[in-house]
Amino acid sequence: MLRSHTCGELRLTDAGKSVTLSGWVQISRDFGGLTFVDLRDRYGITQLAFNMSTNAELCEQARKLNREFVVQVSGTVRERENKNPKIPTGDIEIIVDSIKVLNSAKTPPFTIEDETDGGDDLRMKYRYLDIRRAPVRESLLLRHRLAQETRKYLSDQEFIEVETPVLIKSTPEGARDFVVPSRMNAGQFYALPQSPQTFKQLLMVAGMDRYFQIVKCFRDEDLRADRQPEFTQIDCEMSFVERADILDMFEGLVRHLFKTVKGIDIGKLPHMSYADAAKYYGNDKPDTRFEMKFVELNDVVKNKGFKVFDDAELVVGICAKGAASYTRKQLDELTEFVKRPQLGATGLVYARYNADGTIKSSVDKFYNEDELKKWVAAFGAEPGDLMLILAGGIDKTRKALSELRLEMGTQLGLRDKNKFSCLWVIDFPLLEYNEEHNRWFAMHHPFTAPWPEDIAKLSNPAQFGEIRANAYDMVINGVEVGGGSIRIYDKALQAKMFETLGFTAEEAQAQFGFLMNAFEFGAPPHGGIAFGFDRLCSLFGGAESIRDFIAFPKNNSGRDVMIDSPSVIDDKQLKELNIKTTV
RNA sequence: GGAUCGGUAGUUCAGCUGGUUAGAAUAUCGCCCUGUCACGGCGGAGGUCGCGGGUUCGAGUCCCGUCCGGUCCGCCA
Repeated sequence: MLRSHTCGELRLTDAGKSVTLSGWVQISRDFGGLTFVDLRDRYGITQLAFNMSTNAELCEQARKLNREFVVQVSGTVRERENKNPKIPTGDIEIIVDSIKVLNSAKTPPFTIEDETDGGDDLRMKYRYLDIRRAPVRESLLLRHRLAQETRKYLSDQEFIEVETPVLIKSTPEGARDFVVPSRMNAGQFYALPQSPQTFKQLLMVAGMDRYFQIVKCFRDEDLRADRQPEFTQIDCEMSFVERADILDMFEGLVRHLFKTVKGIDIGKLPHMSYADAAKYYGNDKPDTRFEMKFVELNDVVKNKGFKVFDDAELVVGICAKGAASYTRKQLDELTEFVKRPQLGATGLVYARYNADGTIKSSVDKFYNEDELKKWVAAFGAEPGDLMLILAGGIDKTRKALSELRLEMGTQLGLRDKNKFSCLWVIDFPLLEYNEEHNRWFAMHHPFTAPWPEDIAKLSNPAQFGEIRANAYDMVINGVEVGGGSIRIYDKALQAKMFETLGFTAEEAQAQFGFLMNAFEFGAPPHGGIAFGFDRLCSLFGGAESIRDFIAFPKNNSGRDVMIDSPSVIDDKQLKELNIKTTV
């Protein structure tokens, strides 16, 4: 070993020891006759001291060390004259006897410090330098701990980690597939899995009973701060279970993770139906760290001569506690916020319930004090509160108000990243209609079981929208961290499902015959869940973006700016693969 | 596919309704400094204002196009 200790472990009790350390030069502080060098590795920072009057030659050597040089030093641990309480090794320093430069370094393009001066683009290009920074290193360490605790919990619960193939088959449902050409099978392509869904079901048919995998999944869709083209799931499946068993098992997992990694007890998770989530939060992944629930006002506000409300399918609002002091300017900004093209609201009606008990609304022309009192009653508002109301079509209005609610939550400081509010959202619709494609799509995926009492509705297209799925999402702080369902395990029902989704029997057989055939050989009742592991990590780490929890992430355009991929390939390679490009 | 914000020194940014030699901080280099840990002091170097076109006596600034990046909508079973 080129070291006897790491740069993070020496303490006052080690004083007097002869040690050898290796690491990177963080910074040096040169006083002419006295020079300090901070030596850094993964474990911490240790100060090296050089004194011109003790060893002039060595001190001159130390003065030539630049940032990020890799050096090995030997010396003696000594109690510091001036201690630094900010770092764990701050009580000691190393009186160096010898320095060996293991490698020199160019000046890095950004500072290797907690608060770097580098922009995202540059940090990604030099990701290996970025990872030297403590915040990124800590994020990757957090990910490691979560992965280890996940394996520990699931393994203790008799789950077996099984690897499934990465080169699989493209299917028409769901996200766009990444495809891989097959050289040995000219003109044919593998697809990378969007998830190991069918394989884990086949493992249940195979009698594995409890399966999990921390596994890469791939979706060729446009990206966001919390979406990467390749991402990691904690993928799980279990046999001989009902929904309650799955919810228990996996809120147990998340409880274990919070307990062991963050020392937090999240308690028992409440359940909320999809219908309630839509009605009270306008969102299938409600942020329940704060209330501010939707209040529907159709009965209260209609037929008073205000055309906007009278013509609206839905009039719905929220009550922002203590926000009556919002200025006209702030209210105008909120109006602009909901009128953004992405939200598309036509306007925002507000009513201030002032501290003195008076009510001032933006529609006083249509609603007198008595009418506004009814609003106050509907909202349960108290003096000092601000009522914000949107009107229009149901879906669009709920969506816009949901965004407004989150914005108000942020502005009022109700979205503390150190507070965690977890819940299950259950009873999703099985199917949703797609106007563009003119057909029904599975909201979760085509293998999701409907509620038994809703199965009959599969025979009547007029009732397709009413069918409830035996599906569930785990939501934490407004983030969908996981989702799953009880699966169909009957061939006839699965065939019926494909038929409902517009597949001919032949198409269904060609695409998913392997699964339906398997169901003929004794498939057990089963169900499962998959957690978005990257999102879980970012949530635990209190970050918005998942990128710092991935060692080598891709940018918004799906590019890796460090290795510069994707890239064009050689004509010879293309020819071998029987591929011609058109660009 | 669409909306929106940005691109100026190695880096992060400022640069007003167009007007003399494009600034700051930090990093970097040199000199000084024996207890710093955001060390300090003095001095220096560092710019094709993303790219192309246009308007103008004059463009970092205005217009058009384009490329790159961020955020969002669509999309993501």
